[in-house]
Parts: sequence; C-alpha cells; structure tokens
Amino acid sequence: MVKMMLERIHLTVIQAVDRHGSLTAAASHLHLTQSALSHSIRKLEDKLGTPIWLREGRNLRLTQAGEYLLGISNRLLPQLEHAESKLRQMARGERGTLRIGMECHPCYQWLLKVVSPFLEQWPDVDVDVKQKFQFGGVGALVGYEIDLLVTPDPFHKSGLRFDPVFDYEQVLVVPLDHPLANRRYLNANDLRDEVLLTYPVPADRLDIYTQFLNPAGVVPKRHKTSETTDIMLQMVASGRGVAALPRWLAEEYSSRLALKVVRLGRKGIAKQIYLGTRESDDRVEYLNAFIELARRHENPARGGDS
Amino acid sequence: MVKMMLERIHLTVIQAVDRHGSLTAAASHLHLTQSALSHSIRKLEDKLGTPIWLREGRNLRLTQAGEYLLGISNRLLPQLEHAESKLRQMARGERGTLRIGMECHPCYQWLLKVVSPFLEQWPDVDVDVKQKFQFGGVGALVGYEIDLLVTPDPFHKSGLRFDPVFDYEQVLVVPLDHPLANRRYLNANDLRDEVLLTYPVPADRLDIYTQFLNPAGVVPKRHKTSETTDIMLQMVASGRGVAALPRWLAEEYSSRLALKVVRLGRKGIAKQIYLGTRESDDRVEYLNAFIELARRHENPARGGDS
DNA sequence: ACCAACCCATGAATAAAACTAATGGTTAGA
DNA sequence: TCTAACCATTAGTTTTATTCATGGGTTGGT
Repeated sequence: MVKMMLERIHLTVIQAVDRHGSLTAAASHLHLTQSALSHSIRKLEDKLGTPIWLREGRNLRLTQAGEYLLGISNRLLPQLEHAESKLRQMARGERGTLRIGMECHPCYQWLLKVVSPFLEQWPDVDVDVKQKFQFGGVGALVGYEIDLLVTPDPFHKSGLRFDPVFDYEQVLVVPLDHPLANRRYLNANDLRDEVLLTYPVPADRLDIYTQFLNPAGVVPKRHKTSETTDIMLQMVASGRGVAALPRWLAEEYSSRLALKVVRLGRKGIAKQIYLGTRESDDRVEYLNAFIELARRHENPARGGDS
Repeated sequence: MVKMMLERIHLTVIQAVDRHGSLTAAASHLHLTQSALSHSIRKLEDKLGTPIWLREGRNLRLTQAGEYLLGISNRLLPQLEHAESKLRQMARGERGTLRIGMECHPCYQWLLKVVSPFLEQWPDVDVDVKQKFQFGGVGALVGYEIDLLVTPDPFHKSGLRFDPVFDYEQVLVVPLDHPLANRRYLNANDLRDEVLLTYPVPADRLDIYTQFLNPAGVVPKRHKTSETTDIMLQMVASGRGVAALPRWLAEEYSSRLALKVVRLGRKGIAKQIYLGTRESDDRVEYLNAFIELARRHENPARGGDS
C-alpha cells in the first residue's frame, strides 16, 4: 500500500488558512499554536515534494498544488463533517437530517406545506433547505450535498430516482386592469410589448421562454427579475409588468392583490414537479415517507376556495 | 470547532475489513497489527457512541452506522488517493492524468484517434478511460471521478461546460443482400420485422428509439445487444439483424464486411458528440489542448476512402 | 467432547507523532 | 527606524499510535 500522507488535518489547515488569511489566525481558530500548523504543513510539503504556499514576505500565496488542495478541502471536509453529524444522530437514536435542495423558486411555499406535517410525523428528523449549488441540483444530489431535490426538470441518470409529485399549469399574472386581463388565452406575440418579471434564473431554465416565447421567436419589451414572489406580484399589481407563475401560487395571491391569471397558449403550459433522490438511499425510511407525504399532499391547484 | 474524530485511518480500516473479511486479515494488508486496528476502531466507536460492528462470535457484522461509514469510505478514499497521485505528479513536474469517461459506445474508435496524437503532444500526461459510473457520466464528472466526458447528450448545468466536437449521422447498417439495402431512406415501419442490434444501453438512450421508432410507435421484431462493434457487425453481415451506428463508423466496416448503409428517415438522424468538463478545470492546459485537438481532428465522416 | 486454529479485546510498555514554548529572522506600515 | 505581525526552527514535552503479550470466545474437524 502506498504511503498515506494526506490527512484530514492538512485539509483543515489549508481551508482555515484560506479563510482566515494567515497561519497564525488559522491556528487560533483551530485552537492550536502557529507552530503546530507550520510543522504539520511542512511535513506534508516534504512528503509531497512540492510547497503548498509561496512564502512572500510575511504572507502566504497558494501554489498550484495548494490551489488544488484547497479545492479538495472545500469539497471533502463538508462531507466528513456531515458524516460525523449523521453518525452522532444515529448514535443518539435520532433519525437524521433531511437535506432538501430547491431548484424551483415558486415551490417554496408548497414545500412548506409538506414540511410541516413531516416535522410533526417525524419529530426526530430535522429538515434543512439549500438553494445554491455549484453543479446544479443534480450535482448536489450526486455529490451528497443534499438528499432530496425539488425540481421541475428531472434528469434520469443511473443512480438517481425522480418521482413526480404534482402537476400544475404555468400561467401569466397581469394587473386586473390590464388589456390582456380578460383574454381566454394568450399568444406569444401578446407579450411583445410587456415587461416580464421572473425569478433570477437563466432564461433557458424559464418555461415561459423555452416553451412559449422562444418557439415563436418573441422577446418581451423588458425582462426584470425579483427574488421573492411577494415583491414580484406587488410589482405586477402596480402595473410595472407581468409575471409567469404556477397557477396555484398565482391564485393564492390574486385574492389579496389586484391580479388576474391568464393562460399561456391555447392549451396552457403544463408542468410537473419532481422529487429526486439517490437510489442508494431507497431504504431511508424518512426519505420515502417524505416523498409519500408529498405525493399524497392535496394538489395545490385544488387547494383554495371554490 | 467540533471535535474531529473521523480520520482517514478509520475509513481505511473499515474498507479493508470489508474487503478482507476480518480485522486480522485487514491488519496484515495494512502492515499493522490486529491490535492496532482494534484499538483505533474502539476509540472511534467510543467517540461516536455507537459500535461499527456487531461482534458475532469470531466475525464482525456491520451495524447500520458501520454500513454508512463503509459507504463514506468507498466514496471518499478513492478521491483522496487520486488527489495524492495528482499532487505527486504535480510535484514531479508532470502534467497529470486525464481521466476520460465514455458515454458513447461507438465513439471509442474515434477517441483512439484523438488520444494518440494527444499522447505524443503531451508526453507527460497519462490518459485513463473509464466506462461505468454509478451516477452516469455527468455524475462522474461532478463527483471528480473523471475529468472529461465524451457523450452524445450534453447536460447543461452550472459548473459544467460542454463543447461539441463533431457532427455525424446515425444510420442503419444492413447486410448487402437485404431487401432494404438499396433504399434511399427508411421509414420506421420498415423496421417492424427486423431484428435490431444495439449496444447494451437503456432504450431511452438509443437515438434509433427516441428519434425514429418511438415517434412512429414502431417496435422491431426483436432487440438484441452486443458489447462490441465488431461482433455486432459480424452478426449483421451474416444476416441476423440490422444495427444503428454513426455513418463514419459503419462506413469503416462496410469496406471489409458485406454491409450496406441506409439513411434513417428522409432527412437522416443528426447527432453531435460533446466533450464535457468542469468549469473549475478551465485552466488545466492539457484538458483544453485535448478539446482543441478533438475539435480540429478531421471529422471522421470525411475520413475514409473516396 | 475435545483440541487446534482462528479471531477479537485488553492492558502495559514502547515507539512515534503531534504539539508547545521560546526564539530569531523578515517584512510592511506608521 | 520602530513596531507589530508573520512564519520557521529547535528543543523539549505531551499525547497518541502501535506493539507485545495474553486471555477469552467461537468454530470446525476428528
């Protein structure tokens, strides 16, 4: 067997130095002396045969090897930490933490409605929701950053499973007094002179583009983005634009704001939300329970008042 | 900072015990005594608060926590090992190893033609080709199992880059004396009574299904698979079926075997091969060089004899 | 039923390593 | 030109890892 030389401590030190700027600072954060870190890294450098930092006066700059190691550290350490915490939870007889990834802005409200009964039903399982991923949601699932992915576009690959949990229709939300407000449905051309509001995601991930505007070669007058549904719909209500949202979400707001919902295209834009999991997790009870709960959960489209 | 307790040695021991069946055997493989391993694991168990194995008579059986740790080990240890080897290569001034993943059976021959000039041009870079991935090719790319993915279906996600390297046409290969051999092009119905030979991949990854047969609702009489192109085309030549392959590949064989190439559909099935990489690798010279080489490489369709 | 062959756990002793304290050299900024 | 901040190094100390020696338990063959 080849000599082991890369130990966790080395990754930890490299990460800490990067975060805190100096060996000394890193040392104090790690509750060690500067000397300890210096020794430990020097030993690694000796074994590797290459320096990790260039000593430039009183500060350090990563070498190429160092950059590479920093990448390794940032990737592997969180996995070790999560493993430890999961093991501790197992030891305590708890069930663990369900890490949910969201790739679907408007689903957030729907998710909350599934999470709350879940938390009641599984008092010993915590839930954690993440939204930003270096390699996208699927990457996060594959890389063990999350355990469950909520997404509108499933990606069937070996090792992953996607279960549809509900269907919905993507509609356009316009102000009550808007010229388009009373149309039965819209054509792409109707948006030519509108300001379109969306969540801040790339256009190729927005169905209103991929399924509606692009095929017709139409571009709206302007495109603005908003992080939150509330603000977005406030903007719509005050006549500053139109927004594309799931029907159930739009209808929830249209009772409170001066909004109207209009179909996109004669047949409407049909969408589905999927829950993605790793096949290797197929025996994790609380994960299956969550999916089951999500599937049984009353379809949000049929939720509201008659 | 929370106590660090999961060290590399623990993962190594757990993996070794799983592989060799007993602590004693694992110890000898690791060049340590049985006692050392016993102590080291016991310490981990104490810190975790849960046993890793159930001691059943003279052998060990993994507990749930142990199973989980074994998974972690099998996932993380190879990454550490690869990091070490890459760092050693960096130290020696070598360029490293380019790990190529293949998701495209017939591309193998094309790949060889790119690899050989690459190896000449970069004598200090090794090439390694892998074909099986737990989470598919994209997963392997994201999970740092490979550095480059050869695939016919790109998957645009943040953090990944896909460069098209060549276009080709997917055609049907039939025996010279086959009734369809002289047709200018085929319709899906023409395959109704044929035996179709393909590589052993799921039908939803085969273009002849997704782009040709499925849209017309046609199913061939039988579907057989073959791992290798040679065997597959031997089968075709001996009248046992027909096969869908890239035109350039089919034409290479049709000079040696009694085969004819026929277009699928009036316009043919157009395909592209992409090379996928991580964006974070965009400064790895030899990787970019490989892509450049692949792109410049004479399009295989125009390769052969007139 | 007994014995030989395994296998794992444990405690004490030892070898190895990690860590600290003290110190000196270098650099950047007042 | 001081001073404060940093890192490296040496020597000494503490902690940890490993071994050795041993004992107890299980298994399978005779």
